[in-house]
Amino acid sequence: MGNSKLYKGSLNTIILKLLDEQGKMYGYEITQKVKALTQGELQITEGALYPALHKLEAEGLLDVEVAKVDNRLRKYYKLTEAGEKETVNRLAELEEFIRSMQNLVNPNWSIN
Amino acid sequence: MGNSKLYKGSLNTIILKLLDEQGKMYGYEITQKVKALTQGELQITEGALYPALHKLEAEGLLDVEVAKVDNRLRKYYKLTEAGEKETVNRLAELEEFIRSMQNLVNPNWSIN
DNA sequence: TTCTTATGCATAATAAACTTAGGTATATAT
DNA sequence: ATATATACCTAAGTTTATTATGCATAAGAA
Repeated sequence: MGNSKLYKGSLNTIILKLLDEQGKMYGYEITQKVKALTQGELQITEGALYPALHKLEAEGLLDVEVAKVDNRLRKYYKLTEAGEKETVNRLAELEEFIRSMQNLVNPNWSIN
Repeated sequence: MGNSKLYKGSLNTIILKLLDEQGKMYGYEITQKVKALTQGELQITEGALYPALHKLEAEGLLDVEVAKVDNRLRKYYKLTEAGEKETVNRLAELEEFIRSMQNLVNPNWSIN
């Protein structure tokens, strides 16, 4: 990942966004989903993901539900009500940020 | 700055990009330019900027030229040849990153 | 059957990139 | 006079990630 450092700060928002559209997901699933959606561009490391999930849970934005599939443990996360509200805010911020970066880096591009 | 943490990792590329189009700039000028270009969205703090400039200089990507204007010191930075090459690479990375983020956060948007 | 890869969780040590908070100094506007 | 703008700088602390581990089960290859 050449640009891995670039997505610093946006990991939490990405997690919230995915949970918002997928309903519930478990950690490993999130890493695979992001990898797939970005054609391998963004690789979320587990050392970043799990602490992030725990923190979001501690902040009351996520709820956990443990499940056992194929004799393996899974921890499904989903947004709390507070989490849904926060997702709206953080997504707006991230979108605004992306627009700003776009405008800085390549003012010729237009976003629709 | 709600989203100030979001531009982590992209500061160096922003600096290089600005120097590429402006020819030469001094530190304070860069902070004002970015603020203006982003309508106040991105506020580069001096504690981030100056160490970044020094590091880019140490890496051989920037050259410095000291000037005195109105009895005040200015350090003008400009790209070295190596800096110009690096700028191309880093800009490409940043653009690719922006596309990925765009696609993750809002797949409905199209970029032209 | 053994070994590797994939799935699934987790944490500790380290590093990178910031913010915050200070410091110095001159010019300009109130 | 005093505050604001200009112009540079660094040190301490924080956030956020990477790297390196560790544990455990399932599936596939050698």
